[in-house]
Amino acid sequence: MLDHLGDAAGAAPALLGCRLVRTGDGPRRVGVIVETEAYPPDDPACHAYGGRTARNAAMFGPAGSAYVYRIHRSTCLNVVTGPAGSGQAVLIRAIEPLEGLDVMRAARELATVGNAIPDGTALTNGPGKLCQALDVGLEHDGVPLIRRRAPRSASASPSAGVLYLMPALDRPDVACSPRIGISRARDAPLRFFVPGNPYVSGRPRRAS
DNA sequence: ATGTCGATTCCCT
DNA sequence: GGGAATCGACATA
Repeated sequence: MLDHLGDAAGAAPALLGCRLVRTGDGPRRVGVIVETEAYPPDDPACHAYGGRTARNAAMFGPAGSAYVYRIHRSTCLNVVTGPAGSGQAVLIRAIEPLEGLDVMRAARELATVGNAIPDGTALTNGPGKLCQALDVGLEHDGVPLIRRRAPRSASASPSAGVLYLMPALDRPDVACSPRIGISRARDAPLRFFVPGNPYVSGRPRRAS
């Protein structure tokens, strides 16, 4: 549920099944969250670990706001959790697309010039991929993702899409594993996913 | 001014 | 399962 954003480790599994919506510019794009990772404040792998900087400032905002950052050529979307100032968030790692598949595909193709046309689960089965599919960018850093009502059309710019979260319709099964791609705190079981869902991204390293 | 380092993705073996 | 691509943020001088 969206009212359980009190801490990253609790919010990460609770966000599974919630829907991520982009609207306001063209056809609605909707996906169900099927994979997340928690980054608690005391975690060495958390971007907020070591203090506030220009890049991670949004992570110290109120729970329910977005923290967006770039890595290499990719953009990643997080949901801020906990008391404002605590510096914690949940990374959205994968969604299963529900609406606006054609627009998502077009956005992916546009963003990956010269690469293969994204088909099947490659459309949204990774944190950078889903941001491409929904056109999530740095302009969303710090914006509120939780809204009482459907967002009004008038945000800052009429042509800019609005990004927000909707509660889960049904509670999905939840599985847990170590997180992917990090070098510190590699064993912490803070990755959550819907077991068997084809849009869940690559498995974490096997246990040695 | 310069060096390091990724919460990634894609391509290859 | 490994490595390159590639670039901005950050730390150090």
